[in-house]
Amino acid sequence: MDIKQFEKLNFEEIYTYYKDKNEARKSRPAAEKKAEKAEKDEIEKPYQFCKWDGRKEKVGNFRIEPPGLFRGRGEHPKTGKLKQRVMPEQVTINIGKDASVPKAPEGHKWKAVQHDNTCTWLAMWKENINGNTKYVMLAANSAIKGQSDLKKFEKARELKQHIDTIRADYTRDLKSELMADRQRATAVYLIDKFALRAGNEKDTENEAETVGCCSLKYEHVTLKDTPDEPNTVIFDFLGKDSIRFHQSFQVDAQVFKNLKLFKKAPKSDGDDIFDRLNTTQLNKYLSSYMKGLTAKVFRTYNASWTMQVLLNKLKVPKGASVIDKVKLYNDCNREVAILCNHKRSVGASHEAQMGKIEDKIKGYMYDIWRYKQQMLSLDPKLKKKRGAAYFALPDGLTEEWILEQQAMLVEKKRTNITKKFQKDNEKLVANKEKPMPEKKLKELLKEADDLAAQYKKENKSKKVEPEGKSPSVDKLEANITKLEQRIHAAEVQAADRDGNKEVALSTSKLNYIDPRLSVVFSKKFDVPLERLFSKTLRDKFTWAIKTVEDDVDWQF
DNA sequence: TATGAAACTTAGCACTCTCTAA
DNA sequence: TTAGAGAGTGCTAAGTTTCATA
Repeated sequence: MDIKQFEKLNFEEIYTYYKDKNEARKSRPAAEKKAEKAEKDEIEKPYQFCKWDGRKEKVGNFRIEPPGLFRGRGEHPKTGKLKQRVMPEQVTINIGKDASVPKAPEGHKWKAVQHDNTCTWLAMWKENINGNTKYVMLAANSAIKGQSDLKKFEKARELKQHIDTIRADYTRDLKSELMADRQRATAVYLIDKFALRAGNEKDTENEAETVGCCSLKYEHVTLKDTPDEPNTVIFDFLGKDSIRFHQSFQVDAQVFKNLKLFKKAPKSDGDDIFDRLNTTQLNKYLSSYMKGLTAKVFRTYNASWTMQVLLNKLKVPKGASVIDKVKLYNDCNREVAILCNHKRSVGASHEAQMGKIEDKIKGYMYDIWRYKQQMLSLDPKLKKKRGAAYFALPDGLTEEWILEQQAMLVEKKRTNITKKFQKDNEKLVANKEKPMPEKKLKELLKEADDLAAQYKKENKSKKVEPEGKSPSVDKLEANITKLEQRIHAAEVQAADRDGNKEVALSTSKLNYIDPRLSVVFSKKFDVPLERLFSKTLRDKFTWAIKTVEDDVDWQF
């Protein structure tokens, strides 16, 4: 049957079927899940490692990609196509000459077996969606990946020796008579200043329409020149993974002029800004300064350099806690992530979570206020000693809010008691004992009623009676200090979370910031490295950790 | 000079694990 | 003790760069 209107299809049944199945799987007893995992691990064990130059090395993606529907990112023309199962007959094995070749599954054979030691992959196949080659390679903690990581950062550091010349040259060439040179100079400026990617040509028929520097189109760049915002360029385009790059920058006057020139009629929507430039030409030019210098190196260089500068000018107060120091480090990390435009989607629950923190803070403030009222009950003279302001209702807490809060607390107590009662009863029944009568529940709920009565009394008399066994002003003050610390922590958390909601720190940490900078920070400020790097990252960056052991003052 | 394949790095998201506050 | 959030990891798509070939 031909499907004419996709939106009229009802997938509800399929959806619930799999959702239920998934939930059933999740809610199995822990022991069962554990046993299943152990079994799976046992099966996979032989495939997780290989021998490389005599060393045992971890293999990264040893599982072949399963069949499924291709999603793709953004508006990909091939979304929804069937990604087929890969058969052994499509897989090429790359292995040492003298090594024993792993057996293909029963009744199958490999496409080919080769012994090429000039590349690093162990197995290879071609996927059917885009015809791209997929590889099985070593894990990030392997020696070979570590070496190439080190090489990458050393290459970026090498750029320090040339950057002044390069900048002077492109500043000069911004005015070049030759259009090609002028475009190239402008492009290098953008790559250097705003960390744009190179921007290779793409096949618009078969790929999502995304761009980088060299492939920027007319409509991606808007020029604005007002007294308030002179020489302003607004970039708005989809970059890698169809992530939007939407930023406004004030640029060099000549760059502004050039972009205006490159956008001049008859160019219009869909036309290349840099019609006389492609990534090959650009990289060829860059490599004349330094062997292996390409557009990509600028991103690494600028990210690591920025991090170094930020960390160097960091003011870490004496006696700062580890949490505070990690926050400062993350703030630097965040600036680099913003430079590289590393984003993540804001989770659906973000707003709600922010509200929750706010409520939590208010709750703490209310508790503090109550403790203070109790102090007053114990020692009325305090009001004069500390001033009325100390005991006043804090900003943001209204009488209404308090009533709501009290009602909520009473209700919470009520549900908790009821829940516990039901649970206890279930246990009794399970043990073949007699359950408690409903009357008992009513008795238990009296606690909640008492609380409600207490609030009512307090609200009327505007006085809070001291709680607990032997209350004292000292004890109450200690409680207040604890709560104040909690408020501080929650406020830091809230600010952190909101500033972080659409910035992904992980990509820059994993790929762009020289890990030696983080190790130096950890040593210099006495922050345990595991607070900055997870186990996987520490394994990936062993080479960096070793370097810094010998040179505590290492600089990028 | 253009084109395509090969080889590798970079990227965000979904899922799982782990820790923490209530 | 447990829910729920955050951290961490696995997955694989999507880039860049290099190299071979026409």
